[in-house]
Amino acid sequence: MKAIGNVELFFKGDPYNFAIKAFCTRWKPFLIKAIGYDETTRFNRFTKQLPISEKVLTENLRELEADGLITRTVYAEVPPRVEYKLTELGRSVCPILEAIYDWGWNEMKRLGLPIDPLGEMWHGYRERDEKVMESPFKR
Amino acid sequence: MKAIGNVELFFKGDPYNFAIKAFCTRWKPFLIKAIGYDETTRFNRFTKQLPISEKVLTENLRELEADGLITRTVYAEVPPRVEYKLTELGRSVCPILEAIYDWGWNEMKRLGLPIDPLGEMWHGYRERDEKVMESPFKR
DNA sequence: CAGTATCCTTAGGGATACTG
DNA sequence: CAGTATCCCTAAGGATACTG
Repeated sequence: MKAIGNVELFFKGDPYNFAIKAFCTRWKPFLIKAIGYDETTRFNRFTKQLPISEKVLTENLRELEADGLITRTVYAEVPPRVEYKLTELGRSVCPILEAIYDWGWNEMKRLGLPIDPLGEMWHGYRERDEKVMESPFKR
Repeated sequence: MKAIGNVELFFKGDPYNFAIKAFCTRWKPFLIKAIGYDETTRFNRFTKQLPISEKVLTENLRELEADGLITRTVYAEVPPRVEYKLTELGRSVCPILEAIYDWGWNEMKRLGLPIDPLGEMWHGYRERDEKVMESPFKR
């Protein structure tokens, strides 16, 4: 964004955009939810559970880590193992994400829009099918 | 986004992205908050209170209206007068936005980051100064 | 006053190939 | 397995001039 007077400052100093950037983007709610479901998750698990490219996944995980929402633990094994977990701060955004999901779910229902069943399983709106939840997007 | 299998469907049917698109974008929290503060707001008031261009403002207002979060009332006067108000649905997102703002505010405070005082006034974290709140970005 | 109409720039996301 | 490294593309946002 170009600067008009104090515009940059306005956005840099804004808690809305700070928080939205931290966990209200296209992928982050899913990543946080995916970790929550498994308690601890590995890199490839994400790529099986979500239609996300490696590059975008890496970027998002690095940001979540930098913002303190998740931890990344590397185990010195062959083949390598890296595990992702939510931090306390990461868990603190879950109720907000639940509220966002619920709002969207209710509004979509009201409008009669089709809702993805996978997300509903993750959120407890639909009975879980572990086979489907494990790797719906495995390529 | 290109389609990989059922990716498009995944996103179209996702309540997170539905809700985020509806009110968790760069400008919409401000617009919703700006209306809330004034109860009813006019087009030019937004451009004085926020560093937003007319084009982007128009787009955002149209989307908010299409999604049922605000109403747009045209009065047949000269010069023209158009007033924007929150709907019941629009008011229903305010608690979620408050939670998002609060999370961001607390986290920014913890990190020692500077927070824009104007937003703090709007949110009651700082004493109101009507002169500043009226048109901080008037050009 | 309340917008359109243009034109332009950039950041986010995507596909794919490669590596320690 | 868990990522980098490239290259590409489009959609969101921005500046500015104009209008009923």
